[in-house]
Parts: sequence; structure tokens; C-alpha cells
Amino acid sequence: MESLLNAHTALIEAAVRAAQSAGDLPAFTLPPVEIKPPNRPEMGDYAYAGALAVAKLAGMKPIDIAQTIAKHLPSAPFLAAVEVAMPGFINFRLDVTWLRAQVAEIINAGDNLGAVTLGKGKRAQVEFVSANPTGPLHIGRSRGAIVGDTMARLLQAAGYIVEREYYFNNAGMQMRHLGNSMRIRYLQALGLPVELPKEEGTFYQGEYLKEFAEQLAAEKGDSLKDAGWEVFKEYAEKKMFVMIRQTLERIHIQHDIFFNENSLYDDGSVSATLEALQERDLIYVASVRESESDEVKAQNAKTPPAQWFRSTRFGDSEDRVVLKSDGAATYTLPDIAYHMNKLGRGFDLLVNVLGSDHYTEHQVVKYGVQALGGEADRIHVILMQFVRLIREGKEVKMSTRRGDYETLDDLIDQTSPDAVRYMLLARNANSRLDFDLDLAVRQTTDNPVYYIQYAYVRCAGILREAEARSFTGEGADMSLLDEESLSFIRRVLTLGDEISHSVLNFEPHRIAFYAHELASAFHTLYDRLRVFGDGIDEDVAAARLHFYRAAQTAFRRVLGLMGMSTPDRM
RNA sequence: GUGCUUGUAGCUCAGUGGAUAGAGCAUUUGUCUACGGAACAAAGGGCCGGGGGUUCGAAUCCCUCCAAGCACACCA
Repeated sequence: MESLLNAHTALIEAAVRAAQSAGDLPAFTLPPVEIKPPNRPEMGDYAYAGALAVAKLAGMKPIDIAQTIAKHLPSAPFLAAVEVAMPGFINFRLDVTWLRAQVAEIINAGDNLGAVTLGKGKRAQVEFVSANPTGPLHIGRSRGAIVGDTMARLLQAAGYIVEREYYFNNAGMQMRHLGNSMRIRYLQALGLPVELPKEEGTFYQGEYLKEFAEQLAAEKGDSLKDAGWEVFKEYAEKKMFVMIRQTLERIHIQHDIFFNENSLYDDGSVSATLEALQERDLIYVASVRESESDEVKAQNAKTPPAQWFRSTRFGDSEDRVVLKSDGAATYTLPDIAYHMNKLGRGFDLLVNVLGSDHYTEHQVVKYGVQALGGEADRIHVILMQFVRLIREGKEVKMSTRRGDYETLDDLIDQTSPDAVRYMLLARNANSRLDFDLDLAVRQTTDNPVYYIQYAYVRCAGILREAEARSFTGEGADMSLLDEESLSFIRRVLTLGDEISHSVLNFEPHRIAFYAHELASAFHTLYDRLRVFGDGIDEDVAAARLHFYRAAQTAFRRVLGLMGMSTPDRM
């Protein structure tokens, strides 16, 4: 099924061309055509306001331009009427017969309903979650998980071939602390005396480590009591990844690739990246930034020198250290190498889902990619504002290390996978999200997610009833379908445009609102349009049954795009 | 202090250049006992943070002020 927006756009463009070659309109370049549904349905199904915008360009009155365009509009099977309204709007009305025929089209489209060709033949990658394996996923991460996965689903619906990637670092100090913490828990599990580390922030106190330690003690006895932290880190890391993946699977998320930052060191990418920057004269060795005054330079003359990336050449506010004075790389270098690696894998589009605290980091990475001649504009970021947990009206503080935070698993246990997905999706990424735990628990009967799924359930109920009556509604005369049902069909037909818009603007939250609107339109109808009952003609029943089949198709598709389940009963 | 983000109904939020600014919750009032009511209908509730500007037209773009969140390391 084609996009009605695109179809109307094509009509306008054709009409303007025709009018211009006929001399009815002067020659001018038409700005991009934007078609929108008017906010009042009685005005029509779609509207074009461009005649107002080009009035100056054409040197004519908007209303005259609109009328001229309308006169030259080619006919189309989906169009019933075109009306021109003051001060220069062109309103389109869909053809009712055509709309009725769409019921069958929707059913046939099935899980491809609303698919568009925006990304046809292109490859996209979405990188999300990307938590280091130091603990279970907490709620802060889960927002990005949902948004990233939904983005991936929408990209697929838009025709992209999509890969989901998880980037992680299992080296570094935090992992060492994890190993040490695990070792302590292991010794405790054996009943051996141990001293807890005194230094702040070096000990992971979460319950999960105790569990891992008990398992390890059960498996290995006391054979590891003299082993170093590395063994424990390996064990904990492996367990942690199993745990993380299980959690993600509960909310229907699966990554195709787990990419280890370390591999970029192992295959020489990191050092190659540094060399490439050096070759371009974008690296300098100094104790402080070269932009500092001589005075500052003199003061810091004894500071061991580091290697700096001239990111200011690309618009950064200051240069960044890429190699510390001790010879170790900062995060910047492997991150640039990673993004060059991703671009090198031939993706047309890279989407990174990041917390808003990573904004600066991401900028620097982009400068680095630019510096190396990579196509930085293929990289898009969805920057997520934080999730704030509210319990009893107060903010709950989260900390991975103390272990007193809400995990995603807890949240799923308290609500449901579907509720978690919906609630974390139904908000613009750049707004902060307050997740009221009490509300989430209490709201299980009240949550919009159930409202949407209930629409699907109701369809399923009707189809069950039809089956019980052995009624198939074959050969239905769709002209018996009333006007109200058709307005639901109209809404279904905008799904493709919704998908395009979400993908072009990287706004997966839109589908959540669309789903709710669609459910609302559905419930209204359901109340009035029974399929079976006294006084309902069999022909009418047949038409309505088809309609509800189409509705069910639409809800299955929309729920699928949001990664939510489609229960036949609730 | 600098950069990014946010400010829309009592609350939580959609809407980013078009016609009379929307939804859910809450409040008030009805429908109805169904192909499962986790439903439907109706009402009230808004100087779209303040001020200025651009435009035929601004919640939407620009400037400025106010308020909130995040980031500003030789941490990752």
C-alpha cells in the first residue's frame, strides 16, 4: 500500500508543473510540498497550505493559486473531492468506495501493514544498551533499551536491513573492582574471614554477587581461595552477561552483535586511529592545551606530557586528551576507532542511543570521525534524558555500586514486560521521564497499555464468536460498512506516514501515541457496531466481520512495532 | 560561568510554520451488563514560562530574561 501523503504530494507537484506549462502559474521553484490532515475532519482528509507560502513567489493571491492548482490536479482513484478554502487551502477528501476496498488491503498486508520504502536497500545499525557487565540493568538503562529496540523495529518497517549492536568494555578499573568484589563474596561464601575494601566506590554490594559467589563455591569448592581477581572477574562477567541477556529477552530485545571494545586494541585499530590522526597533524604532545597562555604552560612545564587531539579544528570548544601521560588511551580514542569500524562495515545509517550525559563525548567522537574522513553525518544520536524514579512522591537515588537501585527485572516483576515497554516508550526522548513506581504498580488495570491490547482482545473475541458460529462472512459487500468504520480505516492508513516520520526524526515515541489514538477510535466503534445480535442482517455482519479482521491486523502490527504481546484474552 | 535539553489544562504528557491548541489521569454527569466494562458519551478546566522580533500566519523560527535537568577530567 502506498503512502497517501506521498501520493498527494505527487499530485500537487504534477498540478503545479501542469499549471506552469499551461501558463496559468508563473515559473517558480516549488518549495517541498507538505501535506497534513487538517485538524478538523469536516475540512477533509488531507490539506495543502503551500499556496499561501508561494503567494509572494508567484506574485498572485493565495486563493487564486490554490484554485489554479486545484484545476490542474490529475485525478486519482483514492480521491473523491478537492475543495479550495480561504485564504488558500486545498482540501482533499478520500473516496469512500476506495476506502472500503482498503479493508481487504489491510488484511492482506498483515504484518507488513504500513511498511514504507524509505530505507529500501539500505543498511542501518542501532547501537543501544551497551552497559558494561558490572551489574544488572537498572531503570536508567532500560529507557534506552526500549527506545533503541523500537527504533530498530521502525527502521525495519521503513525498509532498512537492521542490525542491533551492544558495545561493551570488559577491561578497566570497574571490572577489576568487580573481580575483587566477587572474590570477597566467594571467600565469604566459604566462610573464610575477609576484609572489605576501605576505599570508597571499589566494592559492589549487590545481592547478585552473593548469588554468583555461592554458585561458584558450590562448583569449585575452596580451590580458588588463593586465586587473583582475574578469575573472579571472568566468572562474574560471564554470569552477568547471561543475566543481562535474560532480562532483555523478557522485554523482547535481542542484539545481533556484542562488540567488545578490547578487540579494537587487539586488532590494532586503536593505535592505527592514533597514527592516522598524527599523520593529519591533528595530534600534539604537551602538558597542557596549546591554546593556554605561556604563563600556564610555564607553570605546568613539569607535568608529564600527554597527546592531544586538535578537536577545536572541527568546532570543539577545547582540545581533548587521547593518550594520557602514562601512555594509556582515554575513552575517546577507542570510541573513534569503534565508529570508524562501524562505518567501515558499510552501514548507511548508524543510530546511537545514549544518555544525555554522553553528549560531549559523542561530539568529540564525531569530530574524530570527521578528522579521519569518515562520514560523520551517517551517525545519528538519540539522546535520552534521565529516568527519575519516584516512590511515595520522593525521588529514589540509584547507584550501581551500592546495589540499592531498582533493576529492570524488579520493574518487570512489579508490572509487566508490556507495561514497561509502553511506559518507557511513550515519551519524547529529550524530556526527562519520571517513573512513578507506585503508579506503575497500582496502574496495572489503568495503564494505557491494557487499553491498547484490549482493542486487540476484543477483535479476537469477535473472531472467536464467528468461528463458534461457523460464520466466515465470505463475499461481504463492503458498501454496507458505515461511515464511522471508514474513519477508523482512514486512521489505519496513516500508519506508514507515522513510521516514516518516526524514522526521519528518530522519534520512536510517536508510535505509542498513534497506538493509543487508534485504540480510542476502535473502542468507540466497538460499542456501537456489533457483528452478531438481534436485528443485525447477515450481510451487514459479514461486512463488519471483515472490518474487525482489518482492525485486528492493525493492532497486531502496531503492538508488534512496539515489541508488545498480542494476547487473545486478558 | 559555558554548552545541550526542557517549560503547553490541577497532574503526566502529545503537538515544532497553517484554519477553532489535543490526549490520558483527576473532577462532575450520563450510557450499559455486552461478540469479556480493563468500555462508551458529555461537561468544566489553557495570556502554550515572561518579554521582544521575523512572517499573510508562531506553541512551533530568531533574540532576551526567568526557572529546572544534564554535561563541562590526563574517569569510562
